[in-house]
Amino acid sequence: MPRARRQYWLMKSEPSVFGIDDLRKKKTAHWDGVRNYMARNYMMQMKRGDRVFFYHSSEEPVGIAGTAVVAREAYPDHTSWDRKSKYFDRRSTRERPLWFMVDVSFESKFDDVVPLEALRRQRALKKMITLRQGNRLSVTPVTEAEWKAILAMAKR
DNA sequence: GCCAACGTTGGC
DNA sequence: GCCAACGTTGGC
Repeated sequence: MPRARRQYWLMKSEPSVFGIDDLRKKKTAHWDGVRNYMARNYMMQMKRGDRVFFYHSSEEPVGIAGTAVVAREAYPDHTSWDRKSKYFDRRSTRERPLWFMVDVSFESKFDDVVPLEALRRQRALKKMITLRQGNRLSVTPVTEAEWKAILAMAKR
């Protein structure tokens, strides 16, 4: 079956917890701890080979730090049934998992983080989901046009 | 550290 | 099924 058209995404993480440098070191990592239904549903749409912007939240400089590639499509997030994990959720079981994660592989780190404020100034990104007021979703789709516009802003 | 904006929970 | 209260996210 022919591959669906490539999709693009943005995933947020606090760099002090897990940042682009951590991903570069590990090469591939599972993206655990997503506990929001909309974000989960987006992850479940991800296909191997989809491209991902790695966004650093909460700490300066806030913005897009690099890119990653989806390496493994959605599978159960085991932290949801680990009682010791802060992501434990007793509604999720091995038989009926509630939460899912994907694996992503490091692709690139930008020379400088493309800052949020620069993203906001870009006309081409006016409609970008993650820039909408009050948006807190940690996983959002990105259009091809947005993907290209941001890559053009990044020094690599 | 503050707080606006949001998603979720739970009482009714 | 409504909606107030609560907890969390994340920019500042």
